[in-house]
Amino acid sequence: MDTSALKNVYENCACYRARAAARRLTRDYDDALKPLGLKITQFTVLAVIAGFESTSITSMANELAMERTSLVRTLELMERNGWITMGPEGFRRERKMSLTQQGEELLEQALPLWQGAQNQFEKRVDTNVWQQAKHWLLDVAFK
Amino acid sequence: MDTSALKNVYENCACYRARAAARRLTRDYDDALKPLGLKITQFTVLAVIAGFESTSITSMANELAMERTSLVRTLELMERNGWITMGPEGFRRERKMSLTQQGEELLEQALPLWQGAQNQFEKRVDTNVWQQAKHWLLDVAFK
DNA sequence: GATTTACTTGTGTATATACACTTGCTAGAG
DNA sequence: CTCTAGCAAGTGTATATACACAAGTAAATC
Repeated sequence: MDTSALKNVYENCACYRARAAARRLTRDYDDALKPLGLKITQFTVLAVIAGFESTSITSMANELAMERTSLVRTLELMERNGWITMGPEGFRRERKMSLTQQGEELLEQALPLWQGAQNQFEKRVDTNVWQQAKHWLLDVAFK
Repeated sequence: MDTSALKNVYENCACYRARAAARRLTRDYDDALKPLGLKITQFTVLAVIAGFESTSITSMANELAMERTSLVRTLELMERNGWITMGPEGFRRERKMSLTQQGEELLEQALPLWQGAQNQFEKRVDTNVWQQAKHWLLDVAFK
């Protein structure tokens, strides 16, 4: 087996590196939100529903760079928890999502916890590099 | 609800951005490896077992910035598929992993497919920024 | 008006991730 | 020798992700 090729994988694989970083950050942010029984994935969806007019699951999935069916499972879970309501099927089966009262309160409580995790992160990395990396990650996800 | 705070989440959350990028890359790399019935996660583990002397699951998990128990599940799967063997418990229950003949052949076949996905990726992003981001992602994952 | 096309959502299945908890092994303290 | 501390691995459970497939709805085309 060509060990230099293996080293190349370990040192350069963009997917592995991005996954490793995402795993680490997910643990950190999940930990910060734990007092609320909320995970960062769910928090993100909550924030997007609150901040953007959702027209359909598909458009929200595109907004979040998520696979549509993955988002469906998360929405199911959030509806079960009483945080969101999913409207009836409309034009071409489209469904609109909105927060419940409970969901709004949860989001209010979660925002400072998220900010805490974000501050921790920003303290940990170089500011200039992060500003660059931020745009780069967006390109990688969407372009 | 304060919409500027929500916009802040959407535009700046490091965790969300890293996850979105990782999801996208995972889809790309998984797609490239699909002819072999291999996923990028498994490929990475395969390459690490082949390229580094593994002393234990725990040390390999650290090497990969994975949660130990997550790695356990992947190793189980790979053993079931006949790609690796897990040695008996040794010093303090440590187990050493190694590739089977089938695992080595699979890895050989997978390397060019991985390289294809990696080339596609490198064509898609700015080279200089990627060189910087590469180190940054490593820091984020391990530091 | 039937067919096609394009868009939307839902389901079955499999893998990935990780916390909480349990169990096993080794060495050192008493 | 017993107890304890520390390291290693395994299990139960829940969520996250995504492909393959099925099925509903609306508009365009024939």
